[in-house]
Amino acid sequence: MKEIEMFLENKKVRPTAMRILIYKYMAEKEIAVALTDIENAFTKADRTTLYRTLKTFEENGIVHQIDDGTGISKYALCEKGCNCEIEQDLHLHFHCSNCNETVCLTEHKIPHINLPEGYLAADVNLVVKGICEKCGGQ
Amino acid sequence: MKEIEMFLENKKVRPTAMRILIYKYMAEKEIAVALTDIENAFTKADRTTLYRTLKTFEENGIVHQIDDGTGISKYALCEKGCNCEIEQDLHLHFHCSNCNETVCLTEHKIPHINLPEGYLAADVNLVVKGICEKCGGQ
DNA sequence: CAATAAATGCACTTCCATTGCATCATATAA
DNA sequence: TTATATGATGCAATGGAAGTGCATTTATTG
Repeated sequence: MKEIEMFLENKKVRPTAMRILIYKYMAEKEIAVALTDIENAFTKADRTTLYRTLKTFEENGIVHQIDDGTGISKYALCEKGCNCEIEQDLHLHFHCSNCNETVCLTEHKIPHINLPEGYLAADVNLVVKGICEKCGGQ
Repeated sequence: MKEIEMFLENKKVRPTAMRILIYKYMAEKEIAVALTDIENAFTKADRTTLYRTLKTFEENGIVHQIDDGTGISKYALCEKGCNCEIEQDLHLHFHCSNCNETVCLTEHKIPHINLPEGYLAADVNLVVKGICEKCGGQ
């Protein structure tokens, strides 16, 4: 608990009770979460607070937003080898069409992409859709 | 005109006036279009018709839907080397953050992605964000 | 403790995707 | 050719998610 508090302070984010809880929640989950997920987990809190907490986390490099193709923004902690500020270090995401869960494959970096002459890359998003390990045996 | 008609028939889509016009519109555009774009181009037609036309086209392999990360679905014709049914032939998309246009880079295939044990890929989506050729000189 | 700034909650808006149902057009069978 | 069925189109409405403005509460600092 104290660690989270210190971690948030390091990231220049005031460690309010709500923020600590949300961080804890996301740390316990192995998968990327949507705003709605957090909303369901913290029914007492207001949607806007949760929304703005995620935005604050994102701005301060605590979480990264994931567009997994479902149309719903997901968020995941920037830990375990995720250096999302550095372009070359972008990892890929996997979305399971069975359980509908999205995971960060942090060890799997996006290969270098060649672009046509004149195109300048700033960001790359790679999402693989399929069946995840958990659902594989079905 | 007749060609489009025959093309649609080949794809098992009834070549109505509206559909021919929409196909023509998309063929003339070099970029991926959103439903709203088509709506603005055909103000006489109803949004729903346009929406369902795109869905019909998609189901019959005439267009493919693109998720370029803007949160708005784009569509582009499946021509010029786009075999979107075949997994290995997926091309990548480029979204320009300046002009906000999305293009298919059909010659640029997505490299093979290694996944962890137990994961099964069915589909891959790769979007590069940055500055396009047209906007590069600014 | 007072003053200031930040965080939270509430209400509301907007935008896009999607669906149900009625109506219209077209193709096919009688 | 007409009746019938099937598909296409139009209208209205819904739902979900993102985002914003403002009031209120909470925390920080002097």
